[in-house]
Amino acid sequence: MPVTLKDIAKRANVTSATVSMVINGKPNISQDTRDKVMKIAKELNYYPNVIARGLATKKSNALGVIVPNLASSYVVRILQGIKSTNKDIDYTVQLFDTVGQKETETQLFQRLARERRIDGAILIDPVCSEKELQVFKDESVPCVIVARKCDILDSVYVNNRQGAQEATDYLVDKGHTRIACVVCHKKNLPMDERLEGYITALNNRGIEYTDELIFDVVNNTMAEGVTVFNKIMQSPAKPTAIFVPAGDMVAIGIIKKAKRNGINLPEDLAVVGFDDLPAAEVIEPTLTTVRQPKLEMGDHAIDILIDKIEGQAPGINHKELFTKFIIRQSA
Amino acid sequence: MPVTLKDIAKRANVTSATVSMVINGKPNISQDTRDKVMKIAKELNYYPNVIARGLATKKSNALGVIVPNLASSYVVRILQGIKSTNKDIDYTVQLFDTVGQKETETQLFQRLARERRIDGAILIDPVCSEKELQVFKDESVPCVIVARKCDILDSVYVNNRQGAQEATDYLVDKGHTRIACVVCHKKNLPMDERLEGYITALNNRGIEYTDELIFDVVNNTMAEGVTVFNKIMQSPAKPTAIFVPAGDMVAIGIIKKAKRNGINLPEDLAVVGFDDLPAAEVIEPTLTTVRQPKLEMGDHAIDILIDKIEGQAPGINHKELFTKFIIRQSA
DNA sequence: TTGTAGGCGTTATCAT
DNA sequence: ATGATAACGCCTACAA
Repeated sequence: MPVTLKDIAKRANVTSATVSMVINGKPNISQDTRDKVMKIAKELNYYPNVIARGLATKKSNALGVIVPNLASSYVVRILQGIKSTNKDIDYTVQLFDTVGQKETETQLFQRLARERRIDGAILIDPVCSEKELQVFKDESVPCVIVARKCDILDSVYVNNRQGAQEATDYLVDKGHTRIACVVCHKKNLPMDERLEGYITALNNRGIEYTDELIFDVVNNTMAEGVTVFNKIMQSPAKPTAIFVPAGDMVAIGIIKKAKRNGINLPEDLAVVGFDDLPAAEVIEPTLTTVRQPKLEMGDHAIDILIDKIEGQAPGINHKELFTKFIIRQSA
Repeated sequence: MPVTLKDIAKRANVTSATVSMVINGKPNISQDTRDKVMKIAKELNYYPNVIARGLATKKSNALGVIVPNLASSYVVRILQGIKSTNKDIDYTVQLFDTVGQKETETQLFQRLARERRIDGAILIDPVCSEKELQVFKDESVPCVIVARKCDILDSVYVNNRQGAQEATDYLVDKGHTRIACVVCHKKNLPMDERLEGYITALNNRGIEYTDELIFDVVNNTMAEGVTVFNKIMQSPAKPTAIFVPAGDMVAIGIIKKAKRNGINLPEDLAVVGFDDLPAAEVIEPTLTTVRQPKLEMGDHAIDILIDKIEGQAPGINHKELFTKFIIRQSA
C-alpha cells in the first residue's frame, strides 16, 4: 500500500490538511510541525499521488505532444527540442502519433481536448483543417502548432520562402542558370512557399522560369531521388544544378544516382537539399542544404505553451524562425 | 465547463452511477436507459475525465517509457516499435529521458514507481544497477528492461555474441585473417559480449587473437571513426578488414577516411558495422552491418508489459532476440 | 497555526 | 434495473 497524506498525518498527530500544506510549501505553518511532517514524509518515502492531486487541482501537469510519424528524423528532432527545454519545467510529456492508429487525427484531438488528461498540447505538423483544431479553443486547452502556420492557435514555423530563395541565390551566384527544382506535394508540406522562393530568386536575377525544370516526387526517400534523377536528365532543359525542396533524402538519392552515372559533383552537377538531416553529412559529397531549425522549433513551442498554461501570453502568438543555409560539398 | 456524468444523469433522470455503468458497458441496464443515456452523452459530447477515473480505479492507463537519449536513432527506433504495437492497446505513453535532466535516473525511477502516474514502465538501456531497479518490484509497478539483461525484472535483449560471431565468420570466409575490431566501452553497451563473439569466431577458425588488433573509441560518431582509422593504419598488424562493434557511425567515419586516403573498399579493406542505422544505406559503399532488431524489441517489451499489467505473465520473463547480418557493399 | 468539511469526477458496493 | 452512498487521495475554504 502506497503511503498517503493520512499515513503521515496520523504519525505526526496533525490532519492531512496540514500535511498537504507542508508538502506544498504553503505559508503559515509553524517550523516545528513543518520539520516533523517533512521528516516523517522522508522516512515513509512519501510521494504524492499525482492522479489524486490532478483531480483536486484540475491540473494534470502533463502535456501532449502529437506527432505525425516517429519515423521522421525531422519530427524526432523537434521532439528533442521540446524535451530538452522541458527539463527545467515540471510537466510530463505524453506522446501520441497519428499514423497507423485506430483513431483519426480529428478523433484524437477531440478526445485529448476533452478528457482532461493534459494541460496543453503541441501539435507537430498536423494535417487537418483549422476547423478541426477549433476544439482546443472551445475546451480552452492551450495548444501550439509546430511547422505550420495557424490563424486560430499559437504557432511556430519557419520562413520557407526565404530559405528556398537563399539556396537558389547561391546556385545562381555559382553561375548556374538552368536550375531544376524537385518538389513534393505531400500533405501540407509548405512546398508552395519554397517554390515561390525559388521563383522569386530566379526573377530577381533575370533568369526565366520554366516549368520544364520543375519535377515532382511523392515521398522524401532515396528511391524517389533515384527515379526523379532519370527524369531530370532526360529533360530537354539539361539543368546544371538541382535544388531539392522535397527534402534531403531525395537529394541524396539524386547524388547517388548521379555518381553511378559517372557525373562529377559538384563540378558537372550541383545539388542542394532541404532539412539538414543527419544523413546529409554522411553522403559523399556531403550535402549542401537548407537547415530547418528543428530544435529551436521545439524550444519555442514549449516555451509558448507553458506561458499559455500558466496564464501569461494572452492572444494568439506566432513565432517565425529562419532557415540556415549550410554549405557543404555538393554545391 | 466540461460535461460530467452528473450532467448526463440530470438530463436522463437517472443517477450518475447508472450513467457510469452505461458508459462502461456494464450489464444489467435496460436497453431503454442505455439508449437514452448514450444519446445524451453523444449530444453533449461527453468524454470521461480520465484523471477522476484513474483515482477511482487506481489505474492510470498510462505507461512510462524511459529513454537514455532521444538523439540516438537506435533508441527512437525502439520507441517506434513500442508505439506502433501499442496502437491496438489503450495506454497512453509518457516519455521520460534521463540525460540532461535535473533528476538522476535513480531519482526518476523512485518517483515514477511511487507517484502512481503510470501503470507500468519500459526502461530502454538503463545505466543504473539492478539494486536501483528494485523500487519497481517493491512498489509492484510492472517494468520491462530493454536492450539489457536483468535478473530481477522482465527484460528484452539481443544476443550480441552471436551477432558478432556471425560478422567475424563472414569476414574470415572472405579470406581475411587480420581483422581489426573497434569497440566502445561506454556505459553499459554489451561490448564484452560482442568482443567475445569476435574472439570465438577467430578461435573456431584457427586464427590467433591479438589485442594489437583491438581499438577503442569513446563514442559512436563519425569523427571517432576518422580518428581511430589513423590508429588502425599505423598498427604493425596491418589489418585487411575492420569489424566495428562500436557502431555504424564509427564504421562510416572509417569508410570516409579510408576513401579519402585512396583505399578501395571493399577490395583493399572490408568494413562491417553494428546496429544498421539509416545512415548505413547512405554511405558509399553501403555498409555491411549487424542489424539489431530494434522495432521487435519495442514490440516484445510492450507485449510483455501489458501482459504483466493485466495480470498475465507471472514470474520474470526474458526474451532474447537475434541480430541479422545485412550484407551490403562494404564487405 | 491548525482542524473541519466539502468537493474534484468517477467507480463500486450495497440496497431496493 | 436503478438509486444511495461511500470511497479514491488530495486540495482549499473557512472556522476555530
